[in-house]
Amino acid sequence: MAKETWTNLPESKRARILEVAMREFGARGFSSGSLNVIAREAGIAKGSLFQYFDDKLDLFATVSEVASSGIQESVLVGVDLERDAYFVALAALTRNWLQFFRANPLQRAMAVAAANELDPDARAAVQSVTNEHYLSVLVPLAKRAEARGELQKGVDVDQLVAMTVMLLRHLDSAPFNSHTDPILGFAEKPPAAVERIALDLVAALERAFAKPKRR
Amino acid sequence: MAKETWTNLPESKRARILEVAMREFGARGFSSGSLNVIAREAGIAKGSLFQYFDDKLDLFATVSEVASSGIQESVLVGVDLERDAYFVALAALTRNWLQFFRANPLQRAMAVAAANELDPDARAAVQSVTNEHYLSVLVPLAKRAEARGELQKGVDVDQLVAMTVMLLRHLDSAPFNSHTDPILGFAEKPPAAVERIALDLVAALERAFAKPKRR
Amino acid sequence: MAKETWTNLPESKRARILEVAMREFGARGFSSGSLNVIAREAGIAKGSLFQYFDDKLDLFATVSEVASSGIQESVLVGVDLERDAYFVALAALTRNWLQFFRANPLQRAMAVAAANELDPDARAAVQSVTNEHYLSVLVPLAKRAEARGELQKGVDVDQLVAMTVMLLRHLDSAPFNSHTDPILGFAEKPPAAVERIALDLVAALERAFAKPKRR
Amino acid sequence: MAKETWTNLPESKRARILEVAMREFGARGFSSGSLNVIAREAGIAKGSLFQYFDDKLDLFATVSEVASSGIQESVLVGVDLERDAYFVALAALTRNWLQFFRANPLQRAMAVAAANELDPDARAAVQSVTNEHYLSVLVPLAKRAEARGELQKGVDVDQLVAMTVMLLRHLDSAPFNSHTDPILGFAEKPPAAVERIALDLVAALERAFAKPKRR
DNA sequence: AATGAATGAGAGTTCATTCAT
DNA sequence: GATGAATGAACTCTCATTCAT
Repeated sequence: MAKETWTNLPESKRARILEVAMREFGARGFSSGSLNVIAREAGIAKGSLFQYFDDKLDLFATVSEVASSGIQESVLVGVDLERDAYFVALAALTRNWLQFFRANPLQRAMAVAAANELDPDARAAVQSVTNEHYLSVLVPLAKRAEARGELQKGVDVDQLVAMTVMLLRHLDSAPFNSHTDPILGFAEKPPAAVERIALDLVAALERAFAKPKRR
Repeated sequence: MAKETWTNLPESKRARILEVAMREFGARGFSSGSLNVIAREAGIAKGSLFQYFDDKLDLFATVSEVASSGIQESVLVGVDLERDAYFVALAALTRNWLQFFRANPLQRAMAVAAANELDPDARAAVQSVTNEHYLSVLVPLAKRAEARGELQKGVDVDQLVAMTVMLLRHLDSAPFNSHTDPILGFAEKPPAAVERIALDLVAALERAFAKPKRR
Repeated sequence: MAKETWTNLPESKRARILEVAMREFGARGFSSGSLNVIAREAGIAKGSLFQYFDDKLDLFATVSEVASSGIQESVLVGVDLERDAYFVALAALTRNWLQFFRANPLQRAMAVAAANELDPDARAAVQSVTNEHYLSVLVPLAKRAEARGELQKGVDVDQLVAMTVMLLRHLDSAPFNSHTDPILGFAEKPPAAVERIALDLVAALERAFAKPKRR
Repeated sequence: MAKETWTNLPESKRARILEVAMREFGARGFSSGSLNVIAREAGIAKGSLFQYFDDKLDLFATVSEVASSGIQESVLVGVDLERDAYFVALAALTRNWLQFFRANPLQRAMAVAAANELDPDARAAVQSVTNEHYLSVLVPLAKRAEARGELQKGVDVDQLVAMTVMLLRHLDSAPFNSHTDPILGFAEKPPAAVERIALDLVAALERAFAKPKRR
């Protein structure tokens, strides 16, 4: 819902503001994030933010959307949603996912902050975006897997998706916040090790839900 | 690190302050939670809070610890940590867990808020507490399960614990915040249905990690 | 003192701006009235206002003048300033006055707001206009009445005019703001009742100042 | 609705704040009056105002009430409400009224500002106070006059009160704002002349409403 | 002539914390 | 030990006005 003035802004300025805002909101969340700080660090007047956005929430929503916008396509690189088996695709998604967030720490922090925000208005503005991204890929993928008979009899496809989301969410923050995961110690491990273990966890899901492969 | 004046306080006053603080921090988090509000609703002078606690953070840490202190014993009711098989114990834990949070919404909200707080100081003060509670039970349980040969060969016991924690964390918030779990819809389901599905998820973990039972 | 660019503007645009500005200033007064709002609701650029007017005050003065410009001729309909006796004319004026403001709420609100504005600059810009309108009619009318011997001996013709103005001013706002007149309750009465009472008040002035009629 | 902290304040401080606030609100009205200015000129911290009052409106209402509180008794000095005839009492009231406002310019400005404020919230907080002061004296006075047969047959006692109020309101501002009354020129006349004319106007009301005295 | 982005001062309000009583 | 008044920085947001295009 950003104003027209926002879209009219030169690309470079927009990028600068977005980066600063993403850093601020990513570090301190919506409620505690400061427009003063954002304006100062972006080198613009305090009032200018209100030329571009209706209010703080509007800025937050915009930033949040931008932050999550690139994720989906990056994550789907090398994945054939039509043909790949669920857990093959999921392994690829997981690798991409980890790599994307490693390469884009600002987006990552912002996504996590948005997901954890307590303010109801902020969350309302953001949750749909976030959830859609997760689900628009996983749900069809899982349905197709079920239709193709990849899953064990009697398992609930929703439960598979739910646990997959749980896992991916964990991979958002665990490698970057040591407190989130004190067991596997993702935050202290090199990327390669994290990836290996993440794929182990995918494999665990596979054992839980996929039909055992013939041999 | 609450001051001595705090421990000297009459039990009833302490309880009142704790309840109010839990409600405030649970609803708005550490950064946005207001000491003004807490003092007002607890019926004490604003300055008194600083007689009992060094600062806001100190109060938050204290509240957080209290909030999580009762959980452990409640959750272990009917569980024989020495004898029960891991997934038998986990099923019981899960039931208790759901029931405890249903019965103690204040503790639940506080635990979730503490876990999601972005402020680094606040988190540092709180994470150890929270994580210890999870792990002090699950880790020994899992180790014993491994020692008794309950687990599949080659699986990592840490990964089992990690996924268990993930699941339990999800059960903290999913039944109370509809946005957390848009797939299974815990927030809209009656407790019995939630419990049934939660146990399904435990069963999924079991298929992933436990040695298949003979038949 | 509107700029030339203002007078060059197409009639329709001018009318639109004036209407919007009248509504805004009428509702919130000069100081609190917002140019932002006016520009937005008139569908013109904020900067354009400053092409037409020197500053906020200039716009306010212009609007105020326009708002009061139509009043005089409307109010004089059916009145023969040369021939009618003062109180006959005043009764007609009063009826017209009430009717005009009923039919032109924007002008009415603007006139009241202008009359009550506290900002000294705003008032300086506006008072002459407003007062002229009242006086240019009443003063000659009263003088002629005196000359024709309609008034009681010893009464001051200025005092008659002053009280007449007081009365007409009251009729500006009393029928529209319930707080202005808590006694007669004009705001809650139908127009016909208001008019009847207003004419009673004119009659009271007549008893106070006019020579008693023979019978 | 001022907070308890306000009433606990030392008299001198309260007086200082009230005076400053009265001057500010009297000069610029509620909406345009600035809490910054008030705090600065009263020599207190901005935040302190909010220790004493809920919000700006609360301060305004308090100031407004204080400003009008002394008026009534001052105005009634030397008036015997039970015994004096209406217009005898009114003449005395009028003299007192003029004198009070001459001696208390702050109260006067505040009363006028409160009466003319456009902001509906501000007005709601203030109007009852203001109107009560006018009416609690005049209405019983007029009723008694009617009961005693002082008034002409057929005149409406409410109309008498309404015109009296109109007159007194005029005397609030006319002697102090030259624009309010361009005819009689109160603002430029010495107090004695103003009083004389004001009493003439009271006499006009008397001719309009009172039963002619025998001779 | 028209635009609308940019500005920075200032608005009301909340806050955690201090400290004299 | 308890109080609560005092503080001043920080908050989000609005404003009239400027000026390059």
